Amino acid sequence: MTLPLNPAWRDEFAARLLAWGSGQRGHLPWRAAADDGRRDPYRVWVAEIMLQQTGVTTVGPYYDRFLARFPTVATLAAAPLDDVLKAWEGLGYYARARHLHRAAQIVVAEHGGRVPSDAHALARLPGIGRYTLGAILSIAFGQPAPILDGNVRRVLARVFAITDNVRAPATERRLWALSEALVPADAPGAFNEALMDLGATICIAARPRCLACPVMSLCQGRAMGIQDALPTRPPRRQTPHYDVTAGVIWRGDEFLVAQRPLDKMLGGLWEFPGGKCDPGETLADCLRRELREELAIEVAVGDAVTVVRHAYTHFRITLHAFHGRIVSGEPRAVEVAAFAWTTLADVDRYAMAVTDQRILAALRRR
DNA sequence: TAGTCGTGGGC
DNA sequence: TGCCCAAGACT
Repeated sequence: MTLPLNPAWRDEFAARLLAWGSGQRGHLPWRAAADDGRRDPYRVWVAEIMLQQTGVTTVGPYYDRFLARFPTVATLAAAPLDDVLKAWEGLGYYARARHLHRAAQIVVAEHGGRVPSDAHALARLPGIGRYTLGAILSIAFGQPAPILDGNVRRVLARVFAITDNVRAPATERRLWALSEALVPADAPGAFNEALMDLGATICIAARPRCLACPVMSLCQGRAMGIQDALPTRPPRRQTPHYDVTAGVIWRGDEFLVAQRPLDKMLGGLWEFPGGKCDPGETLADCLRRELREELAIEVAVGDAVTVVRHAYTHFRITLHAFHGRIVSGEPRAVEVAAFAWTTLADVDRYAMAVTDQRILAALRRR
């Protein structure tokens, strides 16, 4: 692919962006340099995984806690997955935590516990795709590798006035090629971070702050007055809604929690057992059926605990939680990874998703 | 390759 | 409120 990027323009773009970027966001915890002025590749790696599809303000406290709990690749690799998921609890996209954990074990086994600086070795690690590869190579190792994330995609679509659907494969290839052509050999990490910072603070999705932009005069989208309409995305299809039940199944002061299968949504997290209702099914019938299927127990459904509404990426749920008790059978892990009896005082040891945290909060209010 | 995978904030 | 969006990867 030929690029309409002449060297003088490219150098001007990089110079302005770097000059702007040097004053930006030095306070972010994952940007702290060690005594030798370099960035710990492990810390860069963890930050980049956490930042996938997740905002800077959300990641901040998680990052600090995670690094305090798992300060090195070796400590992460040696930890039980349950501990890693507990540290990730509430952050979402839990496959990231499972992959990061597995990747840390690979780094220990195959690379002596040191994050490899080789692109091929890095790219083989679970959870490291093309973006994260470029981010680690450029930010942690100073290699001129390109990145393309939501910020860069938006900035480049505007700077080059790309009106095609940015998610189309051909457009993606063009954007990657532009990112690769732009990244300067002498400061790839600072440049890539500045590009993302620009997208996060100036070239934002709604009503970009062009007057504060260091590359405004280089921006074709701005010159054409179409910056607000870019990038072009395909329409999102509407998300279905489901009614879901969950049971707080009591045995004295204890209640049941079940661990979700590792290969499914929220895999490895613990929950109040239950599941999606069939069309026309009553909530009580739904809960009894789900507990029969998942744990091989017959339960009596009692009072409601709370109702939780929640929107996932591809569907919405109304979660109806009920008190209950076993009327026959002993729990067996049939369609769940595991189960346990716990108490309100002890349940915090288990990593649970936000909806189940809401149920817990309702239980504690009573 | 198109669908799947969380959650919180902004508007 | 409901939708959009976010430092994507995996299958």
